[in-house]
Amino acid sequence: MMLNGLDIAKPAGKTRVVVAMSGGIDSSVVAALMVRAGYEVIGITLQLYDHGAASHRTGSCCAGRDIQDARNVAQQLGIPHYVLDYESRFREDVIESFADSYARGETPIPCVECNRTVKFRDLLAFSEELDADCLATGHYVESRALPGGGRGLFRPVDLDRDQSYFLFATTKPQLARLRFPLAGMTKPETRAIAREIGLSNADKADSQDICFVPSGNYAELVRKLKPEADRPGAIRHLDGRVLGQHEGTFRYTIGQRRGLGVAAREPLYVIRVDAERSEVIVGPREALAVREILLRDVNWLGDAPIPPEGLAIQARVRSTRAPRPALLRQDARGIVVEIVDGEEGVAPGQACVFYAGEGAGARVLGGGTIMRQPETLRALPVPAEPAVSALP
RNA sequence: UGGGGCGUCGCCAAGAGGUAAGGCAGCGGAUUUUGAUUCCGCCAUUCCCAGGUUCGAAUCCUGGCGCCCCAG
Repeated sequence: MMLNGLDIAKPAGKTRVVVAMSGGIDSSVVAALMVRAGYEVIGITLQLYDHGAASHRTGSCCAGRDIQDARNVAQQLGIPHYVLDYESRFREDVIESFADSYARGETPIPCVECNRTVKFRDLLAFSEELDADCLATGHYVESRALPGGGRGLFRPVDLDRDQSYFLFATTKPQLARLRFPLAGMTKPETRAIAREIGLSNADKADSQDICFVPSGNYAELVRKLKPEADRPGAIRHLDGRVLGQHEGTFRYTIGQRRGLGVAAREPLYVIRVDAERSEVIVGPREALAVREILLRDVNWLGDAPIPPEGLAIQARVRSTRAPRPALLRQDARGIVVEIVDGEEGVAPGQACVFYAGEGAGARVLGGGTIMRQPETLRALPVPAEPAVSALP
């Protein structure tokens, strides 16, 4: 039996594809492409939160306006479209864990959590209940069948749009049921298709910021959800001096420079966030350098296990920078990544994603969450006990 | 109430007769599909105050005020 364009052994017309439609251009084009290729397409939009008046804001996804956009596109394409109310599970799995993470002094990535729970666990399961053969999304990432069976995850053609960083936690079983039709497209091409088809949202702006914090003021949300984390404390220099006060450690992340309100001879950056002591530790940029990163919740997507001697990989600790040479290994502490030339602004709660090779088509080998372990994160020595006694 | 020093943007700090550098902080914007980073722009008609000398002073003079240090 020949495989169709989605690597499924059925004729296109007999293949049922659920498309996760956010209301944005990318997923709309995916739906359009699926229809054009002759698949039986069902559009589903998740209602994840409700901002009421705020939902008109361009650039946010999944709120009222976006749901309407998705509905319009589905209608235009002549496909059935359903809106699922996932507000409560989104609140539980994404928003609350987001606030918890900040309250612990970490810096979460809600998009990773959203993908791994609401989208690729819940929506995927629902798609299967609909007897869909796969769930297609508008992510810029590639999934390919592997020679040895199963599917692998790879960086897409458009490296500027590469979303693999946010998808490292996707499991192999999930990958088997997921499809990413935009893997080979650039954003301009996607937009061109949207215009060509005349999609109603073709000129919509790209989404950015945290979707459920339309104001951009995430700290206010954390403060509401975790009032106990809303306590002031010292802004302390690495050398022990108290330089100022902060209004809650959750307002800071490692590597942050602006917003400290502390004047010094040189710019100061947040080196560490200590939620227990309610302290923000700052220091010079050099102190931001990190070589070893300890991970938890690692999702491994490679074929063979990590060899005992370690594995040379490319690793990235943020979505907006190219992966860098690193060594991945497992030791008594767990999974450790050693960035050959070091990295800056490595914050617990953020992700470290592994790649084999460089550039478009590089395979995603998995990744993990950066652990809260200052000992291994610090590159420069710090006084064991800050010189508090010397202070008045 | 003897001697010495100092008082320039929120902080640090150039300037020393020719019409207020810079850094930090702050604000605004660009970039960014998480948080950050980075980048760009803005930010003292005025130099503790009051007089005076000069074509012209933050820079010189006088008198205040306020700090700091050393002595007492």
